[in-house]
Amino acid sequence: MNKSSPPEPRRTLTLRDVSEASGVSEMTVSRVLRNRGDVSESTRERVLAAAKKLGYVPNKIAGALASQRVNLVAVIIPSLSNLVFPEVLTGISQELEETGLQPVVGVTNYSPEREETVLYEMLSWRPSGVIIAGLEHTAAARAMLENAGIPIVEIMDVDGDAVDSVVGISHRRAGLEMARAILKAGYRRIAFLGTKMPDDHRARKRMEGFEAGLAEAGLALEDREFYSGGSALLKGREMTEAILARSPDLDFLYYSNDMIGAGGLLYCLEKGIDVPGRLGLAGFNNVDLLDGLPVRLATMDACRHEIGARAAAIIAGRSETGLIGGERVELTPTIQPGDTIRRG
Amino acid sequence: MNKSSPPEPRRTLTLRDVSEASGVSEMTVSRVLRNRGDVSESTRERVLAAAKKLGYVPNKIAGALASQRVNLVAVIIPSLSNLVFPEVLTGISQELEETGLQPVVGVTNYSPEREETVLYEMLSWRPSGVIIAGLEHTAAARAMLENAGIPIVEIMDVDGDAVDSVVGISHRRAGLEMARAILKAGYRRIAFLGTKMPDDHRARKRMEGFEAGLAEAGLALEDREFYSGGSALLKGREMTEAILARSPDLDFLYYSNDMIGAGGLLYCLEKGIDVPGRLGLAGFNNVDLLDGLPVRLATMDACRHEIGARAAAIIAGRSETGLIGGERVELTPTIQPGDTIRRG
DNA sequence: GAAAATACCGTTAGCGATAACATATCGGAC
DNA sequence: GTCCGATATGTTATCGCTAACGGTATTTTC
Repeated sequence: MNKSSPPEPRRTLTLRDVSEASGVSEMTVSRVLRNRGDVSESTRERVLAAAKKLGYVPNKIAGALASQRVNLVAVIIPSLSNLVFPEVLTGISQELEETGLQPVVGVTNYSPEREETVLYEMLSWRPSGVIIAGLEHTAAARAMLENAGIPIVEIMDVDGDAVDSVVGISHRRAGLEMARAILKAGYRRIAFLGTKMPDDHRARKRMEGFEAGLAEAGLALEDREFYSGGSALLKGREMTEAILARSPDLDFLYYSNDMIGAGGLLYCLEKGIDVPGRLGLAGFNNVDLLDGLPVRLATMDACRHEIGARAAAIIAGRSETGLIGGERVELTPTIQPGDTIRRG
Repeated sequence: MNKSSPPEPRRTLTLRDVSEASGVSEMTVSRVLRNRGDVSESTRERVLAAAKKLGYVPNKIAGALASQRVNLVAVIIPSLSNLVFPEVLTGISQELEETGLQPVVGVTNYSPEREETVLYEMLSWRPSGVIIAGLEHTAAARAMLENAGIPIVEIMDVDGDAVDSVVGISHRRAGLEMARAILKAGYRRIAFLGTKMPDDHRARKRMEGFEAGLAEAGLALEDREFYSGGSALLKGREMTEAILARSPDLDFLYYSNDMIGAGGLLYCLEKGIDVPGRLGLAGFNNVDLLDGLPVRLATMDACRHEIGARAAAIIAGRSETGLIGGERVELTPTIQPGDTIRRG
C-alpha cells in the first residue's frame, strides 16, 4: 500500500493543478478536457489520468467568460405542479440531450412581475437561448427579450404577437372547436368551469374561443364557476356540485383542465348522473391520469411534449448557426371524444 | 419627440457602457447595482437611470468569477413527474426566496450514471450548495460530493450514510409502522404493489420495512406485483385486477405510492368490493389528489414540503457562515388512516 | 532535398466583473 | 490652520479559463 498524499486541506483545484500534475501546459489540459484541437494520444491519457486522480472539476464560470459561450437554455414556465409543464420540460430535455445544451428552469407562479425578475436573473447568466411560456409579458420583460440578442421561443400559445419564434397551439381555436363538437352532439345548456387566475391567459383564451363557438349557434354560457388553489380534483368535485345545485338543467360542463374535469366526472359517477346522456363533460389537456378513470373524459390533446421538443430544436439550430429570426409553429390539437360526449 | 439614438446593431452591454453613459467609474456602477458600499444618492440615481435606459443586464458569469461567489444551489432529483419532487422544490424555493440564493434543478430519471453526469455538470458551475435526493450514489459521485467543499444535503431518506447533512424520513420505519397498523386492524393476507425500478431505493426500503413489520407477527407477503412506466392511476387499476384474480383471498393491498393506490381504490369501488371490510388499502405520500376521491385512501405523509424547506435552510445557513458539517434531521411521518383501513 | 504541410504544444492577452487598496473631498474639533 | 475621520469615488490586480497566434519537430510533396 503506498501512502498516497492525503488530500490537502483543499483549495479548489484549477487547470494549473492538473497541468503541474501532468507536466504539460494549462492550454493542453484545457484542450484535452474539451476534446478540442490536436493532442497526442499519450499526453491525452496522461492528462486525463491526472485530472481523474485529483478529482478535478472544470470551472465553467471561467470557461464561459473566456469563450463567451454558455451551454445553458433558460426555460421559464408558470408552474411545476401543473402536470403540463413537466411534460414540456421532458420534451425539451430529450431534444437538447445530444446538443450539449442544458435547460435551466425558472418558475413564475403565473405572476408577470415574478416572470420579469426570473427572466432578468436568467439573462444575467447569458444563456444561449430562452424558452418562455406565453406571449404576455410586462413591457420590461418584452424589452429584455428583444434586446437579449439570443434566440427566443415563446411556447404553448400562438394567439398573439411573438418576440421571435413561437411554438404552440391556438387556445382560442381549441375552445372554439370544442364548442362546435359539443353543439353538434346536441347539447344546448352549457356551462364553463375553470380557474380564477386572471394571468392564466391560455385558459382565458380557451373560454373566449368557446364562447365564440357558442355564439355561432346563437347561444351563450348558461353559467360559470371559478376556483383557485387547492387540490384540483377536489375543486372539480365541489364546483360541479355547486353549479348543478344552482343550475340543475345544465346539460354540458366544459372544464378548463382535465384535473377538475376528472373531479367532476367522479362526482357524477358517484351520484349516478347519466353521463353522457343527461349531462356531457369535457376537459382539456389529455393528461395521463384520465387513462385510469373508469370512464374516459372527453378532452383535447395540447401537444405538450412536441411543443417542448420543437422549441428546443429551434434553440439548438439557431444557436448553432447564430441566426436569429422568427419561426412560427402552430400545432393542431385533436379532440379525444372519450365517453362523456354523446356520439353523433 | 426627441429622436433618441436608435438601438445600435448591439454588442452586448458591459459595465463600461453604463459607466460611460453616467460619467462615473465602472466600480461605482458596480457598487450601485449591487447596493454595496457608499454611493451618494445623486450618482446612484444617475447610474440607475443610465442602466435602465440602456437596458443593461449584469453579467453574473464575470461577477461570479471575480467574487468567487455563486448564488446557485444545485438541486438534484430523480424525476419531475412524480408529484413528490415538485413539492419538495416548492419548499426549497420558498425557503431560499429571501436569501438571494437560487435553486437550479437537475433530473436523473433514477439513473445513477445520469446522476453522476448531472452532478458533475452542476458542480462545474461552482454552486453554493447541493441538495440531492437519496443516499445512494456512484463512488465517483460520492467522491465529488465529498470534495466539493460546499454544504451538501441529502434529502428524502435517512436510512444510510450521509456525506454531509441529511434531511428526510426513514422509509424503512414508514413501511414498518404501516405494517403494524394494518396488522392491528386485523388484516392477515397482505400483498405489496409497487414500482419495478431497482433504483427507487426509498420504495424498496419501505417494502423491506413493511416485510419486517409483517415478520414481527410471523407473517410474510402473500403476493406482490410490480410495474414500470405508464399512467400510474391506470397501472394501479390493472395491477389490482391482476393480483386479485391471482390471489382472490387477499385482504389487504399496500401500494408503494398513492397514485397506484388511487387507481386500485377506484377499481375496487367500481367493482363493488367492500372497502375496508373485505379488503383494506393503503398508499404512501398523502398527495393532494386523494382529497378529490370519493373515499379517502389510507396513506402516510412524507413531509415533502418540510424536507425541502429544512434542506434549503441548512444550505442557506451554512453558506452564510462558511461552515461545513453534518446536520441530521429525521422527520416523522404520520399515518392518515382515511377510510380504507378498518377502524380498531 | 528544399518547400510546404501537418501534428503537437506553448505564450500572450483578454473575457467582464469585483476585492482590496488608494485617493480626493469636506467638515468640524482643537 | 492643521489634522482627523467620515464619505464618496477611482486604480490596480486578479478570478480561471480559452481564442488566437506562434513556435518546433516531423512528414509529405514533387
